[in-house]
Amino acid sequence: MTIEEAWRILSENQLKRTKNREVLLDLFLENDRYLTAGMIKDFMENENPGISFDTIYRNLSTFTELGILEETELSGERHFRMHCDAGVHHHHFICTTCGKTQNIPDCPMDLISINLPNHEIEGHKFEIYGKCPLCAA
Amino acid sequence: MTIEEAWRILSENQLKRTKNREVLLDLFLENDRYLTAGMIKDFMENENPGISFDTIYRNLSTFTELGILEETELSGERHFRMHCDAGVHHHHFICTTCGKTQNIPDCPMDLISINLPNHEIEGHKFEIYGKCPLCAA
DNA sequence: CTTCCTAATAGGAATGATTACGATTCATAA
DNA sequence: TTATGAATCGTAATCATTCCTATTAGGAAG
Repeated sequence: MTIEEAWRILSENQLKRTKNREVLLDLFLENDRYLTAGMIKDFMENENPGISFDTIYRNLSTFTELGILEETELSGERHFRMHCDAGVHHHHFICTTCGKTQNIPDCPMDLISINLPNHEIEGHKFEIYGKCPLCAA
Repeated sequence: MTIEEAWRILSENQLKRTKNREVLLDLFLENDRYLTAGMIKDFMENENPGISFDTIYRNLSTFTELGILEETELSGERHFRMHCDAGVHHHHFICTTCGKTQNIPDCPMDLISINLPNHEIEGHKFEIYGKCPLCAA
């Protein structure tokens, strides 16, 4: 996801171009990894001291609903990152130290043989956890 | 996991046979699904009014560490269930309404072709979410 | 450029899940 | 039966997240 795509999606949804959203998008563009609201607040306070968690969480939720960000839960905390490639389904290896990810193009739903009669499938989650090469060293 | 196995593991680890632990194990044995601490407290208060969350969370953590229970995170809350079959790796379909599970014997780690050079793999998560036949009806 | 309307934000309080802690009770081994 | 430390109770504290209200600021319209 590029920054232009993000702005296009935002304007298509009548959402305004604010300083906070600029900083937030830049942050995700430059940090190709999962971040928590706390980390984001620390970063954003450089640009805007006094920014509130309400602003951060509200924008994170909005962006996630619009598909600009993607979200996962790691050790009890919500983590967010830029949505890699709109429309292309994939999964992630996630570094448990720095939050960096590696794409996994395979989807287990295409590979497993089980069938679940009368079950309504709503979604699935597949993630591999560990240390990225840098954090492992 | 049978109740006898659970008690054996507990005694092997010098953990005492308390009324709370009996009620907790019975509860999980009779409820083949994921439960939250809150649900567990509601159930256990019938047997022991005034039981505290400290007791519940401490025992849930202990049991999970010992492999008696297994844990997952669903919509921001920790959920626990009896560990199905010690030693046999598998995954779950989880009903998002009632928490009931269906075993999925396949593991994506055996099926995917990706290799992650220099990555230290610590674990993985694969879950399918949806409605079980009863809740779908 | 100015005005106006509403979305967006700040600041802080409230919530809900989970954890911590001191005092007390209980399981069990001797 | 008693002693000892584990387990529990009751409650306070913590942490992430959400809610609320007054204020600010995009940006459309004039």
